[in-house]
Amino acid sequence: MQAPAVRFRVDFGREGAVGPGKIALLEHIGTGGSLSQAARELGMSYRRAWQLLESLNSCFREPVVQSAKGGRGGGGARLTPLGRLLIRVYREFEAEVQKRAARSFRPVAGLARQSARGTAPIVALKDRRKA
Amino acid sequence: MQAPAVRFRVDFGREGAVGPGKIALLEHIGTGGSLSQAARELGMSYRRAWQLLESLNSCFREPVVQSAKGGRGGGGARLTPLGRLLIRVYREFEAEVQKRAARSFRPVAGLARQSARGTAPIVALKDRRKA
DNA sequence: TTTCGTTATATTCGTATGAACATATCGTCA
DNA sequence: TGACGATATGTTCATACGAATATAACGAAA
Repeated sequence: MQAPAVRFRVDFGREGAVGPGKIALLEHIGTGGSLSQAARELGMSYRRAWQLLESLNSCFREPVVQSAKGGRGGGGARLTPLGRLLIRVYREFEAEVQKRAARSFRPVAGLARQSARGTAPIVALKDRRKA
Repeated sequence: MQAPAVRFRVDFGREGAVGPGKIALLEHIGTGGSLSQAARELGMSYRRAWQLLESLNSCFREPVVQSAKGGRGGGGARLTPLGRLLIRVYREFEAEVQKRAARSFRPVAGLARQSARGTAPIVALKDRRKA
C-alpha cells in the first residue's frame, strides 16, 4: 500500500562502500564537530563510529574528515570539502531514488501485505534490532 | 574512476524486503522450472533458496511462485504472473538506478581509490566471500 | 509397488559482525 | 604540572546468519 522504501549502498572501487550509516555519521560530525558526540547521538559505540570513519577516509584519496587530538575540548573532527560534497551528492541521489521507487513499484506495492498492525511506517535501521 | 555500483534492497511493509538475491532466484526458477535446480545454479543450498522463496511468497498477498510436490520429475516450481511482474519492475528500476548513480557520483568517483591491482570490476555478491 | 527427483523442514556448526569493555595518547588550559 | 575530554586502538563476548547435513513426504511413471 504505502510506497516502498529503498535502502542502498554505493560501492566504490574494491574496498569502500558508502551507505546510510556512514552518511549519517558524517552529518553529525558536521553539525557537532566531534566524532564521539556523533557516536553518542547515533547510539553507536565510539569504537564503531571510528571504524566507519576510518573506512570512509581510506576509501578516497583525500580524507572526508580531518581530526585533531588533544587541545581545547580534547580535540575534534571537521568535515573536509570532499566530505561535504559526498553528503550532498548522496542525499540528492537518495531523494531521486526514493521518488523513482514510488513510481516503479506502484504495480506491486498494492499487493504487499504488512503483517503488523495497520500501516506501519518503515522503521530506521537503528530501531530494527528488536523489531 | 569507474562508475560506482549501487546495491539496493526494497522494503515493503513491515517484514518483506526484495534484493538482488531473491530476484536472481526468481529468474532461475522461471527459466529452470525448479527450485532445487535454481539453488544449484546459484551456488546456494536448497535450504537457503527455499527460505528466500518462502519469505517472498509471504511478503505479498498472492504467491510469486507456485510449487508442486511429487509427480513427474519430482515436482517443480513456476512463476506466477505476480512473480514475473516483480522481476520486470525490479530490473527496470535497477537499470535506472545504475544509470542515475553513474551521473550523480561522478564528482566523487574520481577521488575513490581502488586498493587492489588496477581497475578491478565490481565483483558480484556471490564472489565477495573470499575477496 | 518400487523408484526417483523434488518440495518441505529440523538440527547442528562455523564464522562474521557488532557490542562492550579497557587503555593509551595527545594538547590546551586552569 | 595535573586534569580533562577527545582521538586512537586492542581485546573479549554475544549473537545472528548462512552452510552443511539429515530426513520426511509426495506423486507420477516404470
